Amino acid sequence: MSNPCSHLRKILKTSAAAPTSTLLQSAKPTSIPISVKELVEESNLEELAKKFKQVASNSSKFRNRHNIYDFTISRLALAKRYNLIEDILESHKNFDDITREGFAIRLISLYARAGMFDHARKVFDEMPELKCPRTVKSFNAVLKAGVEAKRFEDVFRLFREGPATLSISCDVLTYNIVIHAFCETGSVDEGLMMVDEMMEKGVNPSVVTFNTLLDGFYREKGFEGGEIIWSMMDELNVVRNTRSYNLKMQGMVNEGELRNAVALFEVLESEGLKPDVSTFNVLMKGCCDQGNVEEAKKWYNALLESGAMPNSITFSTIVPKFCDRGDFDLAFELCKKMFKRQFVVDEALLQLVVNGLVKASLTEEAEELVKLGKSNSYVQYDLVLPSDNAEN
DNA sequence: TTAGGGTTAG
Repeated sequence: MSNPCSHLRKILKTSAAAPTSTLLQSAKPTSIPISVKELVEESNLEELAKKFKQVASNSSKFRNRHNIYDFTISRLALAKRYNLIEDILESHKNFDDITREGFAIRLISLYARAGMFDHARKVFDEMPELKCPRTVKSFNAVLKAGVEAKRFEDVFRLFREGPATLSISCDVLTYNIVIHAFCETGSVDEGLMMVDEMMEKGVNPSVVTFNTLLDGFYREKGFEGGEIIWSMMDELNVVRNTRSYNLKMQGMVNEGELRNAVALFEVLESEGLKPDVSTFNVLMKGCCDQGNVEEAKKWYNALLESGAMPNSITFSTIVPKFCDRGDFDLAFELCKKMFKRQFVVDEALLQLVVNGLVKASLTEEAEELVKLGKSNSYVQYDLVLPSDNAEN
């Protein structure tokens, strides 16, 4: 899942560095200018929505800034304040921007991010009356919204009925989204059948098509099942990317074949592909599953050396092992990286690190984590510093 | 990356 708050630092940095980014220049002499920083730091969500609408209505430049929209809508969705999301996004139908399909797609995607499929669908349905051209792009956006909301029946119905009714031709993205929906529902064979259908219609499957199927087949049909898709990629001359390799390595690790996964890692590199954070996550998970934490640490170091940034999967894989072994300094460094990137992680795991740091007499580090947890503007972690009494 | 805006992960 994409992390909506990874943009936060950038948002704040930008607004701090550029005071001229004040977005609401006093339209009325009494109104107070509002900056992006102010929106990010507003803790009252009602106030946030009110200010957000105000800025949006006064600045078309603001309306084109994705990161603050992603951040705010995710934040309101996390707090389940769907009425405020509706309030903000519905107001956007009044701007001239709505005649651009890209803008409507943006609204659909934001509703999707909040899990509000019916609202996303309504934007799509209203596009003609909003004088907004509707093409396969917005059709794909609404299908994707359905997948995100797990409204699979709606997705399949829309896919079957939409193109004829709306005079839309499906493209490779449409098929990829629908194949993803089949895989999500466990119907991987039906997903594979879509490849025939798309080719009959003259749409070439892409590496994304096959990666989606690789994931579904390795998961639903075991390693041998996934291999059917892997071979098809050769037959159809689809060039594999790092993600294809990661999925196969995951398939191997799932079968307990870590050695094969390591061998495939070497093939990946020999093919000139660059391993990414997921590549290392798979290998670390394989090592941890086998109880070989030393080896997992080697892959963790390889990840850092590669220049890739650890993510929340890295964190949940390796931090429990660091804690088991008393490697609290390593755990501490990884926690800090999570805060820096604004990844949402398991609070209990963070607390485990805090406790461990205190026991290892790394009190300053423990205090730093507690402080970081409380000052986080997106998710606050209620971390507790174990008291000295508890130690004695 | 200060505009664009639609696809695949544990």
